[in-house]
Amino acid sequence: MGAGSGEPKLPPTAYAVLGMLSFGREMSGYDLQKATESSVRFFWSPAKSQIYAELRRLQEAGYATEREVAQTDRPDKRLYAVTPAGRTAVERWLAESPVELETIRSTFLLKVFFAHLMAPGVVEKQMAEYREQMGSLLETFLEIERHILAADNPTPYPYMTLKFGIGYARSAIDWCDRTMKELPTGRERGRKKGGKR
Amino acid sequence: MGAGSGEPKLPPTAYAVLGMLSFGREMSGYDLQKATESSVRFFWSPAKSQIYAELRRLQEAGYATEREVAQTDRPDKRLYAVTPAGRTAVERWLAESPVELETIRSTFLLKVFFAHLMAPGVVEKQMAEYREQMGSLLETFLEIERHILAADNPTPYPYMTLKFGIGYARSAIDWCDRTMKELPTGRERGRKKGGKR
DNA sequence: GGATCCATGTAACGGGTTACATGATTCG
DNA sequence: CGAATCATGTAACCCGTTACATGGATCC
Repeated sequence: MGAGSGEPKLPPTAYAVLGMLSFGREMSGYDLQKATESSVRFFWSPAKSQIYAELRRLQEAGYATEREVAQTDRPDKRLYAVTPAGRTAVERWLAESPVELETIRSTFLLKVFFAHLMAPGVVEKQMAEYREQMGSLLETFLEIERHILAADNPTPYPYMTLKFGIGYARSAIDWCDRTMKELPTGRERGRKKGGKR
Repeated sequence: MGAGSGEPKLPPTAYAVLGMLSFGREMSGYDLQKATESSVRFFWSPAKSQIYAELRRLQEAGYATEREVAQTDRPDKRLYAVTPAGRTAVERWLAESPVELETIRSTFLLKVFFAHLMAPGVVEKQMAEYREQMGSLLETFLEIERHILAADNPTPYPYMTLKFGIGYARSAIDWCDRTMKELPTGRERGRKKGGKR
């Protein structure tokens, strides 16, 4: 039954899945994929294949039950639910895993860092694109916020993470706007500083 | 000589290393480790073993030259330098790789999302810890900024990424402060809303 | 009736992590 | 004179990604 070797050490994604199951609904891999995409995706975003892998492991560890459901007009599916042991495991992880600042992993910032190797105008263009993407991310967040505020059950903790996202997007957009002003435009490139024609 | 099969597709870390070499200095794996730790670490942070692996690959691809240097009082080392082909490769990557918003990958936010499963007081404690860590990160950033502003050669693009980091840290700290006010403290837990003692 | 989307998964690869290994130098 | 740190790297593992596979329902 998978027990017997102490608590297995699991990757964060396993706890993300377990946490999702801990809201009480029985869910399939597909459900979990959708659920993460529409909620924690901004700060945690496993591939679906990873979700399936974690589900299998959680079941083997005794942290989740698996139940096969036959369907006629669709592929059969497996529904998972958290067990008491699984519940304990998430709680332990939540309580005991250390708080630490992880790296942002932004290839965009990496590119800005090396932007002296770019042809004139390219950083500007890419930053504009980045700004736009951040803009629609912010829109999405604000839309979700409206739904949350309109709903009866506020789910405060998820809402907190949303507000983090809103703050993040706003600060990134501010940064873009301020930075783009500083960037030398094509015309001014190569002029000596202070030489106002 | 590693050429001949078109441009190989390389992971971002390869370009991070190549970009570092493109500042012109000959560097060892150790040097690169130190250099990334003290600059791009906030948004890109390869393990040193990964750096060594990428260096080998860059050399095989003809993007970097390798030169073994014997040392008496220390282990021998290999110094790498970017080749013209390597220079072209970074430039292509910088120009052509798409701009996209990657996920933040924050286990801390993941934990906040599931905080309803935590015992009373635990989120508060962890958020305080997070805030503190963000605080010292901001300190570090501001310290670096002072150095940059005092220096003669401003390296504008790296400075821009630093300012992104400063904005990020500030917004995260703001979020902590605002959120911690909203969090029910131990005493108030379980009270009906609106009951002002 | 062809294309796209919904819904379910599996398989293989590799980037990146953790752990290991070594020896000089400096510090208490 | 033992411990910690500097400085160099190697080896193995596994998480997570990309690509593949299947078939009904729905849209144009």
